[in-house]
Amino acid sequence: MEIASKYDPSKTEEKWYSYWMENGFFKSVPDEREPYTIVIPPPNVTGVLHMGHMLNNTIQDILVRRARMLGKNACWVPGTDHASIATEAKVVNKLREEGIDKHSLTRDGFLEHAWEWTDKHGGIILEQLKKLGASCDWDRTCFTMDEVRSEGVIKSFVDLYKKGHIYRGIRMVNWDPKAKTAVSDEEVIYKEVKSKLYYIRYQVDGEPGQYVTIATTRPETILGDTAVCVNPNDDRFKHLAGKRVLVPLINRSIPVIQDEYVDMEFGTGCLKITPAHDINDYEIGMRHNLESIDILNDDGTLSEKAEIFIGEDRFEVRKKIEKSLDEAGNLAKVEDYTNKVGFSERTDEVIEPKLSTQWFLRMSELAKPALDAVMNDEVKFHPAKFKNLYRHWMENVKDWCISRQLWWGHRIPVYYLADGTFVVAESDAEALAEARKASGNATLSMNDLKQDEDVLDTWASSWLWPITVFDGFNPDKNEVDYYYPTNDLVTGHDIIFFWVARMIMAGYEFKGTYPFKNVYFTGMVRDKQGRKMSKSLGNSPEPLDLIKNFGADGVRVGMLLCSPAGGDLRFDESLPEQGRNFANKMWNAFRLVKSWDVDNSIEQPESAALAIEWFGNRLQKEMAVIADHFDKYRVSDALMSVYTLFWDEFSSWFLEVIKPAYQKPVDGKTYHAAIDFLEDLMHLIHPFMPFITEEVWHHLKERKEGESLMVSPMPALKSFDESLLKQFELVKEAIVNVRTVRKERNVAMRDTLELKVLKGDDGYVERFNPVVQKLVNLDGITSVEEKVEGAVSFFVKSSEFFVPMESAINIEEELEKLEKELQYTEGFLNGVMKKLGNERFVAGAPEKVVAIEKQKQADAEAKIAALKESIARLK
RNA sequence: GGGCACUUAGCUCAGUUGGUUCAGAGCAUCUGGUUUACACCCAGAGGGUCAGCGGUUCGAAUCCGUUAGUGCCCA
Repeated sequence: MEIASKYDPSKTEEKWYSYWMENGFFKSVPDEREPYTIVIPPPNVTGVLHMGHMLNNTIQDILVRRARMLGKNACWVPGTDHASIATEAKVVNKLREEGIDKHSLTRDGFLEHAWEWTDKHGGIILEQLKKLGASCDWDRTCFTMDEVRSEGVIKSFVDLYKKGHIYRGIRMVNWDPKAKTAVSDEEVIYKEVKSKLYYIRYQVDGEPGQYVTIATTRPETILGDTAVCVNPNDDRFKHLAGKRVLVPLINRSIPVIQDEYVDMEFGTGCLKITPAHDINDYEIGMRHNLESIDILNDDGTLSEKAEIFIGEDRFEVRKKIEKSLDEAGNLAKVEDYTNKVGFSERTDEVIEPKLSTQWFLRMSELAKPALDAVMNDEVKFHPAKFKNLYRHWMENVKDWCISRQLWWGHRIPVYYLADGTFVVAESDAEALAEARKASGNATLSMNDLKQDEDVLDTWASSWLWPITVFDGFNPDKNEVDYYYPTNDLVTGHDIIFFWVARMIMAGYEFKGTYPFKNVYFTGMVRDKQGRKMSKSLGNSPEPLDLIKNFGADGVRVGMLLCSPAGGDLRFDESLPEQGRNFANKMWNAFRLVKSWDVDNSIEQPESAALAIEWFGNRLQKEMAVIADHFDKYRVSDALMSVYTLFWDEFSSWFLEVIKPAYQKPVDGKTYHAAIDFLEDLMHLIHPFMPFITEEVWHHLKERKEGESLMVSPMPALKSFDESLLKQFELVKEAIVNVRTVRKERNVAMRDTLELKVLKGDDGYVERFNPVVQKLVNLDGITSVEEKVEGAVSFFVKSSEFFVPMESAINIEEELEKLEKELQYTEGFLNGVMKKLGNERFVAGAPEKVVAIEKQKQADAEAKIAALKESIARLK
């Protein structure tokens, strides 16, 4: 068989993915097996794959593939999210480029364009996930705006409304004038910007020549002022109590009020109050019964209420009003100033605090069970440090503004009657019936009802995702009862509030239990310098290029190598490169074994039998370690385990022992053992590197059509002999020492050596002599009763090994080596004795720990004696 | 300003709940190496006051206090 010396992923990945698909291995239908379920964090339908997705989906695929191989009915549900604001913004831009203004279209007309866009761009990202090897049940692909998911959203809205959790209210919202919608607090990003602080003089009403000066960063908002406020404790302004002042330029008379909110130290100590455009002013306004004058239109231009500059953009007005104020003599001074300004996460537009009528979801009751669930680990967070953050947010949770002034999304199922009253219903027909009942007017028709124009926040569909992907709002509960609650959720910690917390709330509210048992938070993928990867910085590698260069397996390994749970990870191309190298290592180990001629008639060398015995145990031990890592969601540790198991233990130790001499055949027993071990290893590595393991697995033995590693069971955990493993470590130590002797003495590997051992209490395992002999090319190993002259020596524990040398031994060097070791061992013994001499240690420490110390003492004493003797002899 | 994390080798990080193998891994560096599986490799080596200080304990990277720096969240 011709097998290339370098593994080429491009030749296998496509092939196996198609094979898996054709055989339906990703599919899941409810059966009698235990389910294992993951729902994908749905990526934005029109988005493209980025490094965060790569990490996230690699981890999910590892968990799903492992569960599948452990015999569970594994179901990974893929899908996409309609992303209201982002998608609508993209469609609006596209239309604009075509010369079409969104507002010239009807709602239905616009939605047609939006669906067209979605159909065209939607799902690209899912196709990209296939390249990564994602084993999703693609037949289950969901979209947050498809029929089933939409139904769930509407039903949940009506349900929550009927339970009294949803209300309509006037609130100060974060207004995005570009998207013309309200965004949540979490979607506002505060950035430090250089701006100016304007000092503006207001004339005291009826007292020409008398002024008060306020400081503001937003001079255009003075047109909406309804008061000036001072601290009641501020002596400087006591004389203003009860007076009124005139808003510059428009000369509106407003009161001077007193409130302790005002910081006497800041600015002039005198604050303008604009309740419609500042959240703090709004609260003061509420306390003092002030009027709110909203001077802004939805698009950020000034409204008629502003009286001047009507229809001009807020930032234009800022420039113009500075000039006007100056000319009118109201501008005292302007200072440079740095402050934090909120920007929309979606459109990067400066957010305007704005009074607006919105739909809200009351959170306090929903939050209670969701908070408890996480605090008592009914839902487990990995890493647990996110519990604190979660608790803090949940204990201070604010009502959720669920309406968005957009068209792309789930239209709010609220229907208004002519008199302004409204009904809430799942469909037009039900709404009409409700309306007739409520109004007592049986002649009402749909024409008399007007459905709310707004849509729901995208998260109002995402939070139902673990339920709606299984059609959980419908009477047929077959699917949802089987798969829900799901097992694991893998997501970025940046959406712990947007999504994770809300899914948990929805789970308890609509299903009476948690939506997932475990949440694995991934970190953010950053570049080498620790910067967030972003399009504008151009510091993100193209994921598909990485796959092309290093193979999907290599990239998967690379993602995991730098990704402890929850910690940010610094990505660098050396990581997938390391993954690729590992794939190549596997390939060559397999190639080596496969290249041997097998001769069933020759006897198995003892060294090989011993190596097989050892590695069998070694494998079992590591399998237990790996299982433990997975139990604790230490996925990158699990990878490191298989990595060293394969590379160091299997390739560097096991294969080197059993390797037949050049151009000699291998015996059948050893060959089959090696093949079986390789097969076990392929199972263990498969979840991490599905493609190469499948390829190798098919080469190992004759496989039938339709067989696959991905659906064959993981090897079962068996007990192992720990003492044997310890013994082998001592054997390795002896081997390493002989290798060092060879190197230091420049003895080539082809020249055989002799090894003599003066056996101590520990350190020499005679049984494994054939292994030592094989690996360091010895004539033989013999036990001796006394020290050997003319030899280089070393210790393993208290056993002393001698390598006789034909050339003269450098006494000075040997002495130096021995003295050094003696010094170290004496220091070591000293420490041990200190402990043992301490009565409180002997009395207080567990018996086991004391016994260990005593053993250390005995070992060290024996070794010191031997060392001293050797030194004396050399001298 | 309030809260929460974090600080371990040149770099990225483990360190599983105070006790053999506790000071580790991978990468990087350095020294050797054409022993036919792999140079995408092999055999070795160096490198750390576990941020500083103080405490608890027989025993601390691990627990407590404090200082400094970094990051995140909230205002």
